[in-house]
Amino acid sequence: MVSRLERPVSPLRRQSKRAAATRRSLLEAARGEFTQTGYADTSIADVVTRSKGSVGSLYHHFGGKADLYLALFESFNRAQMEQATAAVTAERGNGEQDPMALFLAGTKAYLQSCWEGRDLARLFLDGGGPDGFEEVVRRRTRDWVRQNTALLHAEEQRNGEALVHTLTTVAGTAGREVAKSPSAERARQLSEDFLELIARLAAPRES
Amino acid sequence: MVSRLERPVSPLRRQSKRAAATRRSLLEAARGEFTQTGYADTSIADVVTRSKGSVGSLYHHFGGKADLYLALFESFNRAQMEQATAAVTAERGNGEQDPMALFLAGTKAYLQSCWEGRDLARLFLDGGGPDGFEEVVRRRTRDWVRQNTALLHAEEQRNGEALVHTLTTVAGTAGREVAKSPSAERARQLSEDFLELIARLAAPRES
DNA sequence: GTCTATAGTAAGATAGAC
DNA sequence: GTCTATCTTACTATAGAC
Repeated sequence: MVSRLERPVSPLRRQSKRAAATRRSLLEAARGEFTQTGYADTSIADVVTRSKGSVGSLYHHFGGKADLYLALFESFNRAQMEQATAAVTAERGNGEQDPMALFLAGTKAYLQSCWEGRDLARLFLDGGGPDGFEEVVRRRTRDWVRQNTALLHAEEQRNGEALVHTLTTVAGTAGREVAKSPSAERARQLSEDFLELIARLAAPRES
Repeated sequence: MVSRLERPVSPLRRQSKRAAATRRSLLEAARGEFTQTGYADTSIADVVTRSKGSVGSLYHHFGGKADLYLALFESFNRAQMEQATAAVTAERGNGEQDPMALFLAGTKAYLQSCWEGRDLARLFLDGGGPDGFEEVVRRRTRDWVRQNTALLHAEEQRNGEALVHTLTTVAGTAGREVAKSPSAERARQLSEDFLELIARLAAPRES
């Protein structure tokens, strides 16, 4: 993959802009088709038609159907993680020090981003992407959970492994259900419920 | 017309037995191929070859590849549910009355069956079956969880919906991790850890 | 970089003899 | 009920002009 940063700006400016527009157009079309029809039932032709581009163009910019899907995920995922991280940072800036409160703030932001990006969140969390994609999502989410559970010293607990797996899967489920919600109000309600359950999980009995 | 009474039992009997054997052989071969190679990467030809049967035979007994997979799931799932239900019943027969204890007994049995049927459990819980199969598994598990949460009066709680979804997904994850365990000892340990987490979830704070 | 046309491939499903 | 041979279909991916 070519790094966009290394490329000098002026000479190729025009072409580069054109290419970038094509890329964006393809990604948008893919997003539309995938979220609407599902990955399996979307053909390359469908995407190309919607984007008003061409097959060759698609293969010029992406490795193929799966790669296109992955590109969509990468961008979505990055945005989500950034939102969550920002939320934690902000909370800390507010003087919050309780690790659990910080963790929950991050998770809440994550759920919010799931609601805002409903279509993609449903696509990625409902299963049915290319080959081993589910596993990719799980790994990503788990890495993020790990990062956050460090706050809670969860890994040091006797059952740390089970806890991390559990938090990961619950976050995923919560995201999915929130994304499926019929209304913003319902989404908010569900978020709250899930967050409460997560709090129960993450807090060992206070003795 | 030939009276059926005159017909000795044997002719039909034989054929019927033969057919049943074919069926079984196909299912066994499918189990082997699917668990070893995965659903997507297994072709009908692979299954037929392993079973020493024929394509036509397969289509005579099953609707196709997806149907074969589903048949495998049905049988596995039924066995699992029966084991879990039996465990609850047994526990109750022992005089146990605490709903939570009963619920946990059922879940423990479920996890045990995941360990015993490792290969299939991994197949079904890891994703990657036909079309909307993931959803089928989720629904099944959720129905079972619902049945059990009735014991806990979970549905009547304010956040019942979220709780049921959470228990469902955690049960699934626990099953998957147990099935993936490298040793029986590790499986036992994980089961315990997950059961403890589930207990935390299902028990609202005692105030 | 973009496009059209087409090659390539693979696999699921069916027909019809035995 | 079981088998072989074949069909069909649908898609991804490439070649090569512009």
